[in-house]
Amino acid sequence: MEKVYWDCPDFSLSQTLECGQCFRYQKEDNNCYTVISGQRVATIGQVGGSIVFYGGEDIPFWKGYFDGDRNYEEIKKRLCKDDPIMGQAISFAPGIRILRQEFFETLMSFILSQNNHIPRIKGLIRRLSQEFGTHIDKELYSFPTPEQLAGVSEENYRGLGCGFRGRYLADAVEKVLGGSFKQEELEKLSTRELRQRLMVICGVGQKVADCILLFSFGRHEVFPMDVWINRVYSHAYCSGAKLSPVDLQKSAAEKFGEDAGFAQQYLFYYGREMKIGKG
DNA sequence: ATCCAGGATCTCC
DNA sequence: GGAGATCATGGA
Repeated sequence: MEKVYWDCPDFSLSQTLECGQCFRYQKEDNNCYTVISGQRVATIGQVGGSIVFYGGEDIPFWKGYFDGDRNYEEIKKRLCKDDPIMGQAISFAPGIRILRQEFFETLMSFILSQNNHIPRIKGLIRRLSQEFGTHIDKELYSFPTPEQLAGVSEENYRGLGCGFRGRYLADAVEKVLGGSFKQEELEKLSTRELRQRLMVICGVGQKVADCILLFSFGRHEVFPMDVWINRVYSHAYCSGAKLSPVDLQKSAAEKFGEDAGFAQQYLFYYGREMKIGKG
């Protein structure tokens, strides 16, 4: 099999994978990652600015997954204008791109994310996939489809370590199988309508819904608010004063507009890695 | 060991 | 309708 090179500007593979938006990647030797999305696996590396696919991958799919057609230089330019803090966050990780992830997997993953650590979330998703997904290659399994999870009980999920989230996962599967969460239909909804639809699922509050909106549906005006963004935002833009969730949303929407989702991810990764506003 | 995690929900007033 | 407790689990 033959290597394929891809020169994609403003793209760091490691920053994009490790900034907290996805969970199905594994760092291999020599700066290479194994990434899974849906039924696909890719072995991907990066040499300088050049992305390397090591053979057999569905390249068009992965270019879409990595949001390859978008001009991030313009986004970053808009965000940095008159905003030195954002400038710092972006220069910390200028190669973040917002992924386009599959809906159901994103839904389940971010239900699992609540009150949980990223390493542990990754472990739970791996176990769920091994238990109920389809074998792809070696130790690699696809994330199970809703059909593969039909009939899996709350207790089954608890047995895999999902804890209180088991009830939420079971409810999500039931509702998706119920038919009111078909991706083609969901795409047509406004961001507000789609958020409300998602929040019908038990265990999906605004933050989880917003992560799905941003990381799966490409609603880049959405600004998911978690503990880190709260810390970073208040530290960076409010001289430490805590805003209420509603006020923070309003403030961020006003400040970042249509680019709020990108801004959020730059700030989130920078703030978390630098432990801004903590301790 | 003990803390805490990319929160949501339930229960009080 | 806002504040506070509760929820399971294991990585750090």
